[in-house]
Amino acid sequence: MIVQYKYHPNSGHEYTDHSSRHQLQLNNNPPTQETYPDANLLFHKPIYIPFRFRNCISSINTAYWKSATQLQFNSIPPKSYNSFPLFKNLIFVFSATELKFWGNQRLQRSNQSVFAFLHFYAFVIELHVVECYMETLVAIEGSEKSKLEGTSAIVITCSDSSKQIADPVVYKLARVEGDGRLVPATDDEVMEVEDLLDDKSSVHFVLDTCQPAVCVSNHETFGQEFMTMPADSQGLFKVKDPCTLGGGSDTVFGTTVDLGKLNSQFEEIGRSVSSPVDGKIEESGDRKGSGESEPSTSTMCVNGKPDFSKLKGEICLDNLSVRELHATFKATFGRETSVKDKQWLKRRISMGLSNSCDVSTTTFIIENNIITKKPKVEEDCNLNNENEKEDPFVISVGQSQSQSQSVDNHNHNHMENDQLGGSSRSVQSGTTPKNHHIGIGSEDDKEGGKRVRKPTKRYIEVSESESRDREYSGSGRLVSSVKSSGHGPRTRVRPIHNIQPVTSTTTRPLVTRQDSLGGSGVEIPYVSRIRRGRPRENFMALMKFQSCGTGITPKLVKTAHDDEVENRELKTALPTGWVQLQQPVIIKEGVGGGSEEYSEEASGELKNDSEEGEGQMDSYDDVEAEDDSDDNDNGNNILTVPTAKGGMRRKHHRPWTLSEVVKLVEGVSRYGAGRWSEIKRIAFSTCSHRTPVDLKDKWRNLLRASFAQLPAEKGVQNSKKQSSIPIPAPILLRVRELAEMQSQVSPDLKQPHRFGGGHNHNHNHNSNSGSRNVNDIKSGFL
DNA sequence: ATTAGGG
DNA sequence: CCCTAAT
Repeated sequence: MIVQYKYHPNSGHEYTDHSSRHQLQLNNNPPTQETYPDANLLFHKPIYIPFRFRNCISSINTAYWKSATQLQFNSIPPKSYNSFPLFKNLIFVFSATELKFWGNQRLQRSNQSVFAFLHFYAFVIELHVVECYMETLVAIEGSEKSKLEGTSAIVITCSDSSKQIADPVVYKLARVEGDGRLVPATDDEVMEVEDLLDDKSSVHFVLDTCQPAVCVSNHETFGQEFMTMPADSQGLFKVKDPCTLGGGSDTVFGTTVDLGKLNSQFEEIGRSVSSPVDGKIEESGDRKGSGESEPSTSTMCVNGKPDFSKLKGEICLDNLSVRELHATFKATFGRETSVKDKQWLKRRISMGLSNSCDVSTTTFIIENNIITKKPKVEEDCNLNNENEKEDPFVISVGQSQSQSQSVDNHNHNHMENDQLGGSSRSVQSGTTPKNHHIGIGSEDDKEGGKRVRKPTKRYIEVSESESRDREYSGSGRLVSSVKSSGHGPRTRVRPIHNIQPVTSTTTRPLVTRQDSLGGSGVEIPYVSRIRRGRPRENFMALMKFQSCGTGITPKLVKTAHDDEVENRELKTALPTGWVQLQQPVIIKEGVGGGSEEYSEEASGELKNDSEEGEGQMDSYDDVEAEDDSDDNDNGNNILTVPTAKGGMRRKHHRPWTLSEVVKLVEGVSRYGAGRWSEIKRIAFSTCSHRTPVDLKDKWRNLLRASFAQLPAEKGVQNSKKQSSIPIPAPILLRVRELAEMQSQVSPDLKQPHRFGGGHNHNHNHNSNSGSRNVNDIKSGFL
C-alpha cells in the first residue's frame, strides 16, 4: 500500500492520510496570542518539532498541546525491544523550561507511554537518545567497566579512518554542508577536534551542535546537557531554563519582551548547549558559503508584532526573518546554514531533516567505502551526488538564490505526489518532475525522491533485520527490505560490518553498523535488535542521567545493568559472546513448554469457581498460584520463534487457561467489554501477565470462536488440533450472549451463525442467569 | 494512560 | 501476542 503524503494546507505540515507512523501529528492547535501572549516570540512554529521526529523510527504517537505552554508528546512505549524507539536527536524547536519524563513503570506493561511535557520558551533542546549506544554502554559497563572510565565515549575517525580512540562507538567526523550533505572533515577540522579531545569531557559538546555528523549521540551529553538543571522533588527532570542562565527567564514571560534580549538569550543558550568549538566550525562552514554575505542582522521578530491571525492557520515560517529561519534551521538540523534563500530555508525546515540525513549518510557511506558500495542503490542516490559532493554548498546556494520565493505549498504537494506517483519507477527518472518545485537545492532533488516516502514500518526489528539480511543480496542487487511498502531499503539501517578492533584493549571485534545518527553516517556499535531478556521497561533508564541528581538515576542505570546481566545469563555463557549477540539464541522451543502447570492449576481453580456459585465474584480474589513468578525471565517462558525472514522473534506465549477464560467472561459480563483495565484490575489482579490488551485480544478471539463454532456445539473440542485448550461450548455460548447483549457482535460474525440454527437460543436470557449458566455448564464440563 | 484494531 | 493509532 502506498501511503500518500499530503501537505496540510493550513498548518503546512506534512501528514499522511493514514498510518503516517513516523510523523508527529498535533491534534490541536498551538497556543495563540490569546492563550499565550508571547507566542510569537516563543514559537517559531511548534510544529517543527515533529519533523525531527521523522528521523525517529517510530515512537512518537501523538502530540498535542496540553496547555498553552505545554506540549505533550505521546510516544509509543519501549514495551518490547522490537519497538524500542530510537529517539534520535529529538529536537524541540522551542526550549523547555521543564522537561519531564515519566511513565514506564517497571514491570508495568500497561504503562506504555512516555510523556514529555514541555514548558517552553524559545530555545532548542536536543535530546539525544540512541538506543544502540545505550546498549553498548550497558555492555561496556557490564563487562569492562574499568575501560569505560578512561575512555572517551566518542571515537572520532577522520575520513581516512586512521584515528580512533578506544571506544566501540565510532563517529565519523564530518562537516555538514549547508545543503545537508556530509563532507568528510578536513585535516584542519580534524585537528581542531583532536585538540578538543584532550578534554574528554567536553568532547561531546564539542562535536555536538556544530557537528551533527559527530553528533551528540553520546549518552553523557544528554546527561550533561541537563546537568545544570535541578531535578525537581518528584524525581522528574527539570530542565532549568537556559534563558535563566542567560538572564532571567521571567523576563521572557513578562508581557514585554526585549527582543534583543531574547535574541541574545537565544544565542547564549545555543552556546551553552553547543560546543566551544562552535565558533570555529561555524566559521569553516561559513567559509564555504562566503559568497553570501551575512544579512542576518535582523533580529527575531523584529518587525513589530507578528500577525497572529496568520499565525493561526498559516505557516509561521513565512513570518520569519532569514535570521530566524537560520535559527530555526539550526534548531531543526543542528547545524548552521548560510543559505539566505528564505524559501529554501523554509522548505528545508518544513520538510524536515529526515531524508537529508539519509541522503547524507548514503553519500557519506559511499565515499568512505565503508560498506558495500551503495551506488547500486538507484533509489537513494542521484547521479549528481557525485558532483555535488565536491562543493554542494555552493551549488545549492546558487540555486536557492535564483529561486523565487513564491513557492507555495502546492508545489510541495505537487512534488510529493508526483514522486509518489512515480514510486514505481526509479527515482532518477522522477527527477524531472522535481524541477517543478523551486527553491530546492540539488540536494532536495535527491531527497525529493525518497524523502516523503518514508514507509510505514510496523516492525522495526523485522525491517532492520531484513535490511541487514537483504539489503544487499549476494548478487549485490538491492532487495527491498520492506515487504509491503515497496520502498527501497531504508537508508537508516546499515548493514553490519566489522571494523578493526578499536584498541588493543579491545579483544573483541568491534561490530558496528552504519546509522544515520543525527543525520550523519556515524557508526554506532551494532547490537542485535532482538532483545533476549525481558523487554526493556524503561528506555529512559538507558540514558545516563548521572548528573541529574535525581534518585532516579542510579536505579535506572542499575536496571539497565541488570538487564544486561540477565541477557548474559540467558545467553549461553560465551566468553566471546560478543558476536554471538548477533544471533538470537533459541532459548527454548517447544509447544507445551511450561503450559502444563497452568492448565493444571486452571482446572483446580475452575472447580473453585464453580463451587462458589455464580454471583460470587469472590473468585476473583482467589489467588492463583500462577502468575507471580509468571513473566519472570526464568527462561522457561521465553521462547523464540523463527521469523519467516530468518530472524528470530521472541515470543512469550501463555496459553489461556480455562479459568482465565472464565474470569474474563465473568469480567466482561460484569463490567462490559471494553473496560479491560477494570477487568484486569479486578479479575486479573493476580495475573501479572495478561494485560488489559491481552484480555481484549482474548475476548476478541472468544468472540470469534463463539460465533464461528456454535453450530458445531458439542463437538467443539475436536475441530482442529488446537494448540491451546479448547473452549467449552457453553462458555462460548456465554460469550456470544454477552456479545449480543452488548451489541458488539459484528455482522460478519453474526451471519455465519444464523444458519447454524436450532441451537440453544434459550440461552439468551438476562445476564444474571447467563452468569450462572456459564458456571453451571462449565462445572458440568469439568 | 487506555482502548480499538490490524496483523 | 505485538504494534500502532486514537482517545
